[in-house]
Amino acid sequence: MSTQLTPKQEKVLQAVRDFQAQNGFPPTVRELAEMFGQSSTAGIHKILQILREKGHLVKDGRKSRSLGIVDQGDLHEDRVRSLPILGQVQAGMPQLAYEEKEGDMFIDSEWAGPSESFLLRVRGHSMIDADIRDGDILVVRQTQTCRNGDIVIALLDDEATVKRFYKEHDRIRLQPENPNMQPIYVERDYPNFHIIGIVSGLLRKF
Amino acid sequence: MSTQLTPKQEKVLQAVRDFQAQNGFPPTVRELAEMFGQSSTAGIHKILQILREKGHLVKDGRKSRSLGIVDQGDLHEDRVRSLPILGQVQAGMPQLAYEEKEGDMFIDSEWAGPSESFLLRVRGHSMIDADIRDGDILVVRQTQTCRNGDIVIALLDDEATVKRFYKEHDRIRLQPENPNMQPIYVERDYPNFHIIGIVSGLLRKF
DNA sequence: TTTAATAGTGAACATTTGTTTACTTATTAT
DNA sequence: ATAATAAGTAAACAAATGTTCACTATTAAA
Repeated sequence: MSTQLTPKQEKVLQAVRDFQAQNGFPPTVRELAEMFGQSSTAGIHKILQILREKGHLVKDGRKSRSLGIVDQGDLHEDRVRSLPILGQVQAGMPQLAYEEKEGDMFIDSEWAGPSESFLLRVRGHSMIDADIRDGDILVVRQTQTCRNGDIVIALLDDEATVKRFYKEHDRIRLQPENPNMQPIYVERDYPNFHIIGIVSGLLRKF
Repeated sequence: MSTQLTPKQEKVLQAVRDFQAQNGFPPTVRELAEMFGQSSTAGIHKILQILREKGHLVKDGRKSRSLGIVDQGDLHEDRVRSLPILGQVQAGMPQLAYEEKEGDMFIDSEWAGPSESFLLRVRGHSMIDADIRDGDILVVRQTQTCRNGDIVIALLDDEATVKRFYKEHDRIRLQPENPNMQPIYVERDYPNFHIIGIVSGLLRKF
């Protein structure tokens, strides 16, 4: 018996975790078998035994529903973050102007990223070719460093826009992804220009 | 039946809470009876029934150890839900087949909706005109009732697809939002056809 | 007093759940 | 090829657990 988990064992362990998180009590052998579409309980039973031997689960004798999960440090708090939803980006960034806050929303940390982030509701159709629509919510990671092709939130003369970023020899090109709109050019040392952050995600509600 | 709890009921409820906190899973009727030094389970059973009627506990049918504690609205738990991400929809729904699970993700309850939901990774470009791209993740609310124009997950002969739903006189039209693709027509009483759910949201990671 | 609500006992009975045995199938390493 | 491991099926059995019935005791309210 290796000390590693096979893919299947991993899935079963995860299923136990999920069930516990979802229901507040652990699953039975049969429930697990059903989740995996298996008609017999013996297979799952064997896998649970292995998971116990490997120390990932504990169990209280023959009692039903007494599977305990061993490791798993709290998880919840660390996997979720609350971000503000802004109706528009304002001058005065990067300190967020909470004036325009529409509300808050919980996001999986996987999506919020390590640095400061916020959510921004899109106005207008300038990014229609990038499949970003009016009303969509963007996940914006606040940063000054961006690479060619990134979709950025830029602040130009206190006007905020969503554009694709391209650095050219002596200027920056802000490219809308809409055939009907023209790119904006910003000279190298134009004073009133800032990159607020880059778009790392998109949320849309139907 | 008053809405208040008697001292005894209070004690039993507290015992359930303690047991859950201590063991990670809920107590059985007999265990509770033992805790209170009672030789019969019927008394505790009756009290548990009352606690359920008064809304302090919930329980899943006849299942053992399925007592859930209601109040204690930690806020966090209520505003966030964990949904599985599926790589594809399989035959055998609506019981989700865990085989195809890619992982989990926390979603704001605002987006997950009240009924059963899951996340589905999009394969292919059939909905490109609806600005849904290959690789996007859809929030799917499991339901059989959908209206014309809804974007649905449909299961046709064990093949799952994302299409726009239109009910016509004697058939259903599943319309891809891609000019290069043809609609699919399903006759009224075609046997191997199911609506899995409707798409209520979209998540995209850049 | 009578009645209703609460709490309890003992003894069944019904279901759920855990466990085991025997056999099959794939895959992988020797 | 052979053996070992992981995973699965089907069927049975044992134990744990939930539920119900009939009856008793206490207390508070009508």
